[in-house]
Amino acid sequence: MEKVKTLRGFRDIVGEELDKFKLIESVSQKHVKRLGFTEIEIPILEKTDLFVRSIGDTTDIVEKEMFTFTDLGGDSLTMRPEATAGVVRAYLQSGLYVKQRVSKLFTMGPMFRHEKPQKGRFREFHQIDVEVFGVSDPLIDAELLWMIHLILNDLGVQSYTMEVNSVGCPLCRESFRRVLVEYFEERKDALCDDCTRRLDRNPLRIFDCKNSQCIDVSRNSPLLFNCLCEGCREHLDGFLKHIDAFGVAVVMNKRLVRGLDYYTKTVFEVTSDDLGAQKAFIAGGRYDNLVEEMGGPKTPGTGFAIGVERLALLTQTQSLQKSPTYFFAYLGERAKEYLVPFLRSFAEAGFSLNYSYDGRSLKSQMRYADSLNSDFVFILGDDEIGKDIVVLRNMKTKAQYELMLDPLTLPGEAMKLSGE
RNA sequence: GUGGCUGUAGCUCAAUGGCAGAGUACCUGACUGUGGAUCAGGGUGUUGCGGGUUCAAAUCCCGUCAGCCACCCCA
Repeated sequence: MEKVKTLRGFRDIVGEELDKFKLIESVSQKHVKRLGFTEIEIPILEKTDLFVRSIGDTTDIVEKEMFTFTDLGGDSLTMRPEATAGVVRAYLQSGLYVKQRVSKLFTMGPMFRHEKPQKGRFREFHQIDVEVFGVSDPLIDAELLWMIHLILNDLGVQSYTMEVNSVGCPLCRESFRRVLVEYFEERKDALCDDCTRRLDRNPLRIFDCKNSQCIDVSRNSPLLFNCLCEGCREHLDGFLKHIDAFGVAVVMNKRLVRGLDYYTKTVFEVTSDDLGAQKAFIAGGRYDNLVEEMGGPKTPGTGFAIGVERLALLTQTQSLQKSPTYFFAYLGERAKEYLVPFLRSFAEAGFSLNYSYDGRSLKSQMRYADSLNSDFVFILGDDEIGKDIVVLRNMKTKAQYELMLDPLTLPGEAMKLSGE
């Protein structure tokens, strides 16, 4: 019989790796909540139309990477490929835009994209998503970067670069697009096949190409940075000024663009060279027209997403200070009778007590206790029972103590000894 | 989606057509009831899966699944 395995790009997350995920989530949660964000959970499954409208129908995500299927009622449904669309939907549906002038929301959970898996890239992956509605001041954009800085610091992540840019508003972007297309049309022969295609669909993305010839061509191309309208220009200046005040180091990358259609003005990307090809592990930006496009009132928005799997690759597991752990080694049936009383008493005291189920030789039980990194081992056999005592061994110092064989008082007695 | 590499013991890997092996981990003993060290012993396996070629396949061929690397794209 063939074993059932996880789907391609899907996996189980277990043990230490899961601990790391939880650490990343709790550290992020701590900082985000401190800065006044409210946690929200939104459905994993939504109507396909939600993502098509928000992400853009010509983006790769929508065109070929969504897990989309028809449900029993005939509706087209999609497993969320990102969180922003759903958060905007929830914001509008719950009427938050009426109740509060500014909404700061965050959510964490799995996202799904039908891509070819690689390191740091899965079909089911996790994001921590942060969104702000109702603030047009670039101060909030800077604040978001500062928050990222705090989270990464707290996690001990050192080697990363924050790149920032502005992609302008639809107005300056459209006029720039014409200038750019004109420039590349004249040099079309030097571009790779992908870029020739991009020229029609999304010329800004030519900046992303890794082909050396294309890099040469785009090196001298006009930049949106120089074509920003007055409003976008002001916003960018303000953003950079506030970044400076927060003391966060960023790099201006005038060629930084984003793959989702909804971004306006501020965009940013946090990258690390330790990640290989998938080097961006946090990215985001402003989307001042999305809420309106989704049928709500004109409301500015800005936010970012953390790729948890990628951040986990950069996070060292920190050795947390643990309370001592105990192990109960028993020899023979009479000693085993004490196992359950020990367990109950130690659980009551909030202590960790491990034991072996098969009660083999003392040597193998000791070995097992050692492999579990137990700090103390109780040893109980007929000899001790006869004397109404139990032996407690300190595994680090090898000191042994004889304690009264009374499960109720033992946690307290053991704690006194472990304090020494 | 495109191109390339890989898949053998829990883990890291060897075996290029001829008895599936090593290191490590694990178990047992030396040590009657005391962990990490040492010594001795133990292989725990559907060679990813399915077919084909062959007297004989981990090895060659086809297919398939999965992983890795790069591209595309993205967190």
